[in-house]
Amino acid sequence: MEERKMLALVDNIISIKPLFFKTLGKPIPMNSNITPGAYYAMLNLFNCESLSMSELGKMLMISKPNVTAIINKLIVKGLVLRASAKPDRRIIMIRLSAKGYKFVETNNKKYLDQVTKKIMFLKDDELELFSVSLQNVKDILLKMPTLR
Amino acid sequence: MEERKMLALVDNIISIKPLFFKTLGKPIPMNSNITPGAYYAMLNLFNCESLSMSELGKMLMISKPNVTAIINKLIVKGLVLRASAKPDRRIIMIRLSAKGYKFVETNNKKYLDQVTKKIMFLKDDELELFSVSLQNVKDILLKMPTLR
DNA sequence: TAGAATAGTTCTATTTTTGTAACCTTTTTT
DNA sequence: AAAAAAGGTTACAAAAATAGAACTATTCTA
Repeated sequence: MEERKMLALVDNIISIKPLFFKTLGKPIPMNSNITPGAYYAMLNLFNCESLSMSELGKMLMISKPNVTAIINKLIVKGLVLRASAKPDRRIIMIRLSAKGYKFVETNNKKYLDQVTKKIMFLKDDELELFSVSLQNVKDILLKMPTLR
Repeated sequence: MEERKMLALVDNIISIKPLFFKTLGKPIPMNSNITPGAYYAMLNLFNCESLSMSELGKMLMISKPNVTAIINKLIVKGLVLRASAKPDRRIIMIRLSAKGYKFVETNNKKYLDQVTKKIMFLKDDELELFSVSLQNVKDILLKMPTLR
């Protein structure tokens, strides 16, 4: 790919995140007493079923002590569970509790309503393009070796 | 758009941000002594030429005192300038200094290299799809009324 | 089995983010 | 001209994110 295109690509990558927030709002309301970091942890658990502390750290790109802190708070709130009992007893697997699942689902629903309102004005073909393009982006990101 | 598709769309929206970070790294290294918030402010200024404090607040979705704090630090570092002298003397326009421009450019270059390495393994048509899809997403987001 | 490596935690400390309330200045409204 | 509104700042306070170092427990390795 030519240089000019690469630059545009990187520019888009960098600007996408704040753009999402600015236009579609944050995926978790600030008043929910769940911190963004904790919510992202929950989202990962929502998609991955269960993850070890280290895996969570890698997913969220934060240090292990940080993961511990986040998970501890979520445990106190009853939103996630420590589920060890693995061949390797050092590893502690974390999974969402029923309450945690419900929380993510409910919040996603709220966010869905919020987003729906905001993108309603788009024509149906724009909406389609948005959906398809986003899926393409996601598919490609999921191929990245960093995700191993 | 049907319900199922909307759900998938929202799910993609929510998961894109952490996915970007996880796969492509953060756009600003943590050791750069520029905080993420400050860097996003600089990025906005890089694209918009000049912005008022309030506009920055809206762009970054943070409160005005927060903007003040961020901009103050950037001014001390000589990366942005206060440029008032507008019809409305209450308004303080912020713009990048030459140093600020250079900083963003240099950092973008670094990030470009980093990203380039990570997406090198993609086939050329995948890369093309990634680029086009991302541009589509951005274009649509830029149409959002929230941006006015 | 001793030593090295790995998974997590605890302790500690710092930086960052964040917003509310009160205030000043300038502009707009009435 | 007085009142209201808007742009910013200051002061204050409190969450949140973050990670290095040291430590425990477990597993792997030689």
